[in-house]
Amino acid sequence: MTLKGSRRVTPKQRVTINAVAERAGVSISTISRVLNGRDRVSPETRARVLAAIRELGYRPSALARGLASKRTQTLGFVIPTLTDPFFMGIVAGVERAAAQSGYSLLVSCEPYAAKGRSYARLFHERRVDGLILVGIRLTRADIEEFQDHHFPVVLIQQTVGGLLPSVTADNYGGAKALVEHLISHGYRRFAYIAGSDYTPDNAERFRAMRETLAAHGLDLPDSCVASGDYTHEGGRRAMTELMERGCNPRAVFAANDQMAGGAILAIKERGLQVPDDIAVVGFDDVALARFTSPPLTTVRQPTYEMGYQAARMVLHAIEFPDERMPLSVVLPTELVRRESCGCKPDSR
Amino acid sequence: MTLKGSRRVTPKQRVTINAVAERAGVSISTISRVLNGRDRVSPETRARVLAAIRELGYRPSALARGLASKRTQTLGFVIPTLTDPFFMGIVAGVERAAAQSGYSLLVSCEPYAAKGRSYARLFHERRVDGLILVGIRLTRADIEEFQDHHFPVVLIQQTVGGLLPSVTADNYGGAKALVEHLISHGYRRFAYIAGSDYTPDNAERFRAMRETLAAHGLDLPDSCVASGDYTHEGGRRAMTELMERGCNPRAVFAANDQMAGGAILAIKERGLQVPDDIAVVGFDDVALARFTSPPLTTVRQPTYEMGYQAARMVLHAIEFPDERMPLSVVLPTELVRRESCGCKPDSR
DNA sequence: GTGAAAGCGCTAACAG
DNA sequence: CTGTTAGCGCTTTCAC
Repeated sequence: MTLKGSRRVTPKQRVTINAVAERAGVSISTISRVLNGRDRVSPETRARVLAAIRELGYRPSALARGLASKRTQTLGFVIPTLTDPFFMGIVAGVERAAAQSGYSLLVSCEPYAAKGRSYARLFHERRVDGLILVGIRLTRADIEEFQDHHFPVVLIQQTVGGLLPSVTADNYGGAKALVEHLISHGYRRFAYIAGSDYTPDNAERFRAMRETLAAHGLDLPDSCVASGDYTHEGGRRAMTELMERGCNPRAVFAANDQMAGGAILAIKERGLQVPDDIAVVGFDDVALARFTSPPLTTVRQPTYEMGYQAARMVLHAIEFPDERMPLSVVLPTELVRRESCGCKPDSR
Repeated sequence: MTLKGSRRVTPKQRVTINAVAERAGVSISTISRVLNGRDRVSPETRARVLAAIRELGYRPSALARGLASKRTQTLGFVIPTLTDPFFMGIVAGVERAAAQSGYSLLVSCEPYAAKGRSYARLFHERRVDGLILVGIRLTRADIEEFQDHHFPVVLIQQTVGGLLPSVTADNYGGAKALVEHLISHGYRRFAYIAGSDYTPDNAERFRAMRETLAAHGLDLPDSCVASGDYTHEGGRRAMTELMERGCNPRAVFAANDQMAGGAILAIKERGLQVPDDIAVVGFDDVALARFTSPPLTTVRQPTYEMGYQAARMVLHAIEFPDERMPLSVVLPTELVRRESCGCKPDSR
């Protein structure tokens, strides 16, 4: 009653459903009904309620709603790092899809190797309605927990033996196309700069490279495989190591663009030319790829789409709990020819 | 009682505080006490409770806690875009600070010009404990609302006349240093490629440029100011426009690195050299800045620190509601000399 | 079509 | 130190 007749838009006292009910002269159930649009309400009552809501500037508490309804309209999103440009697109895609459906996004950062199970917190404590996980190591128990609860989860950039739905890019196909392109340039001696071992995409790319080379009767000696860590500096170190080790490749494939950029630098520091002495290619097609000198030949990953798709999938699973989700979606990758592979500028 | 004696770690039925109380043979208040560590509890009781919690795999519901305690342990974070590398660092810093304090992060994307007031949703409906806003246009009413509620908000990269706390980088100082450096190269004819008008940092950089030039008796004709939109393509178009317009600058300052990259491209397309014919500098020092050819001279912004600091400030304000927050924190920027300004590679 | 009442799972006085 | 009792602000049967 203290609020009756007031028209403040910015009340000091939080406006609750009770205030609205009082103002509209109905019960709180009716307010809830027009809010959720489930049962039907007579047009006049609805109008009165809507008016009261507007006049009081009422905003339902998501907490109370969640507690009562057991649905939080919130998605949980766990990602290894927020500083890598590759992940930016994924985040953007997930955010977009969530926002479009009126869902909020709880973002948590958990490094690859961490066994923090931070997703568990989102799942158990924050009661998110669904989860999007990238770069998380899941135990069998984790997986079973999701399955038992029939809980919507989608993995990005990794799979767990078909036990959980996932969205990945065609790493194998992309790497294969890349290596074949290199081979078509006539190169015969190759080297690979690996990313961290934790990541399944690194493994896929490496496998694609070995197999593609083998299919062409080419070899990849152990001395021509170096370990980076997906950073520019790591790529530079790895390339230097490769050259000091006497690998002497004609073309090197770095598991991502940053490392490829570092490799180019290391090669130039040795007084050699890219691509004339050594060709370099990367993976991901992040922003910097077009700015390296020479511009980097690489494989584009549809990061935004991956995030968007994954989020759409969990959103769909939330809305239709009984439908089975597609178990794995593989998005196409695309070879982006620039000049670091030996292509001419014009040929693009 | 149904749970008594069970030792399941992954219960089908959600484990509530009641189950734990029953199991431990105490009341729920005691559970709450050991959970929150506020009142003291006898060591034995505590041990029993902890054991019960572990055995049942109990996880308190953040929803219920939030509803009862009026604190959600959640920060709201609104940012114009997630696809710009410049913002990546900010996001990472905010996430880190939040996670360190055990806070969850609700992320929302709202483009510069949008009057969506998406922060309002976080504030009113999700009941976040604090807000970090970047690139949001606030009305006077918005500001007063925060002040009336004594609500912790920190702005990043913008200020509202000292009415709300903010964290910004020293855009003016950075731009000034940059322009002075250009002048020290002996350049006399300048051009500016602006970012979007919405952003205050663009304005600051522009003002710094004008004033610094003026202080040196130099002029910046209107014909030598073009509008970009912070994208690579925008910078390229703006630079082309500048040249067609007959501006003929000796050095151009683009409001961010992406545009500078685009400008370099446009200049080369005209058959001119950077920096010999036209020097180009950018702002931000994002990843690609070191990969352009020539490498870009720019101003580093401490994006991660900005995000981290801002989050720390709201966290502090949440914990100590009575202290006054520092009204504005300005973080230093740093001139990064590479080669696009005309410096020699060695001089770094 | 609408209201009453019982929770949702916790915290926070207030008693002992 | 611990238990009892109200709520927190909604949704959801179940009546009417």
